[in-house]
Amino acid sequence: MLSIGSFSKAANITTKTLRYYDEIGLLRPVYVDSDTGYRYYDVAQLESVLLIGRLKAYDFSLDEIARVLQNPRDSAGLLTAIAHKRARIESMLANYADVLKQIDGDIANLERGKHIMSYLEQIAVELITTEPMNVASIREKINVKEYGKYISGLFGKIAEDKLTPIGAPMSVYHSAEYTPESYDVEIAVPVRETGSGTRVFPSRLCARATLKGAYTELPSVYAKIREWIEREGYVMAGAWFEIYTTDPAEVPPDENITEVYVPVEKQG
Amino acid sequence: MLSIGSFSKAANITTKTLRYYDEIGLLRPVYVDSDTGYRYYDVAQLESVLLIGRLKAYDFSLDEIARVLQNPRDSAGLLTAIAHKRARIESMLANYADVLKQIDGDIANLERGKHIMSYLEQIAVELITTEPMNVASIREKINVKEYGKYISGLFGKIAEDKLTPIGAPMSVYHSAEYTPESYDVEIAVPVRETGSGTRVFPSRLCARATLKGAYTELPSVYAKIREWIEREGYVMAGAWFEIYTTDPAEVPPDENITEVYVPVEKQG
DNA sequence: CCTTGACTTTCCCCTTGCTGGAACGTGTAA
DNA sequence: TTACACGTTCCAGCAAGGGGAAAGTCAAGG
Repeated sequence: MLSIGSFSKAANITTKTLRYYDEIGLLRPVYVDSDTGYRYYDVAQLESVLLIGRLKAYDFSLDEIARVLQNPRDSAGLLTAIAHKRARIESMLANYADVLKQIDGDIANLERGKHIMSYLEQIAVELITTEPMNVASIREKINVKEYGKYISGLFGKIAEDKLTPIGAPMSVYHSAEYTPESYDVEIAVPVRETGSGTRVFPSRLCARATLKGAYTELPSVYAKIREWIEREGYVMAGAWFEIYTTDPAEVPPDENITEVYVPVEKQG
Repeated sequence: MLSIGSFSKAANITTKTLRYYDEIGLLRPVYVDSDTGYRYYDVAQLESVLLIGRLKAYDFSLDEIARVLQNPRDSAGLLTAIAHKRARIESMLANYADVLKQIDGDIANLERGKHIMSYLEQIAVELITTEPMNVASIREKINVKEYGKYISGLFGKIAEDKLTPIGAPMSVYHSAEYTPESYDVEIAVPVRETGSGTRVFPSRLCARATLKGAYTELPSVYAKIREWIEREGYVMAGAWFEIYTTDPAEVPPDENITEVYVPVEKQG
């Protein structure tokens, strides 16, 4: 049996951490002297420490690890848990890869002597009146992550109803607020035919800005539009929408073009 | 001017967060009513919110972001800070890529019905007596991250002294504890010639285990050896060392071979 | 003008995975 | 016996906010 100090050296963990693990029930010493409170560990517990470290590297919380340690026979549960973490790590990887690209863009700008937010000046806002459009659309509360699913669903419906798409897809945001898990979104595609499942998207006075770049820059576009609306003395009036002029699956992110429309009216 | 609620909607940030940012001085409202304490923001502050979000995505702490916002003219400082974060994100990417590989190994094992720690059973520990070796070596307190630098330094010295390497490089850990920032390590290569800058590495009784796999598994090897030492009634006696039989630059991580030696003697 | 309901304020506690320190008790070697 | 290294508990705090209570404020409808 090892004192907490020797065990901590063998395991490369601080005694603080070991006491904490004891406290939360993650790793209990094999024996605790009831007089002195001294904790004693067994070398065999090093294997638990190894497992803890491994799962920590897999982004498990200590709580999740405790559940794994308490059911050592539940390989199936562990397998699904690990597969789940794997997916998370993969999406983190993808995300960080995007961030790297964005950073490189910023570094290039800074080296050219531009301000880091200088790209905001490229975003021009203009007042326009949209033409009425005939669209096929579905409207649902969706999770923003499943966006692709819904858009392909819409194209399926268009094919089924023998409609002819004549423009880029768009989405209309009916939620007044930003709630990515449950957005009230209408996904629409302009079509030639009128009839069931189609509707006319009316003419509107809008502030419009065009984004050339990745969707991560969309918040900047909305910020610019809001600034413009305030400065020009308008107020927002209705559901805003985005038109996806280019297909993000075919065009590199930094050449992707998105048009953002926010319906407005004169204040007062 | 916008109330905290409308600003929070425009910026897609909770009011909680905005109050917190105010408290820590990261983003102060343009005006605070001195009677009621109500906070009022300007649409132009949306740009600060955008910058904050951007730098947060780059893994800046709020403290670091505050410094950036307070020196808006210091593009050079921002550039170095961003370049620094870039490097960190890159190493995180590399790290997560390794973790993914390790996860895949574990998933394969679990699917074959093996326990997740079953690889531990593959690590065999044996008692051997090492041969004396003549080595060229340097000993320094090094940061474990700069390991490569020191090993190439040693090879430079070997070439300079016209010595003939006759074995795989090794490192001897003179620190009794694990302190990765400042390890007392001796890096050594067996050489044919004796003389200045070389020393004889004496014969020793050791517990040895061989690792086939990435260095991330080394803790497991040490755990196994410690268990063995305890079980067989030995105690550790001196600086342990590792021999890098294969070159990690030339061999894929999971075929990399490392031998771990821990000097021991009979207890008592 | 009044009321109602939405909005805002401050305040305090909670989260995760620990780290640091204080004050005090134990173990062991000289 | 006496150092002194090691151990104990408890309390505070980090980041970056979230949850909720109690109380004050604002704007719109009647």
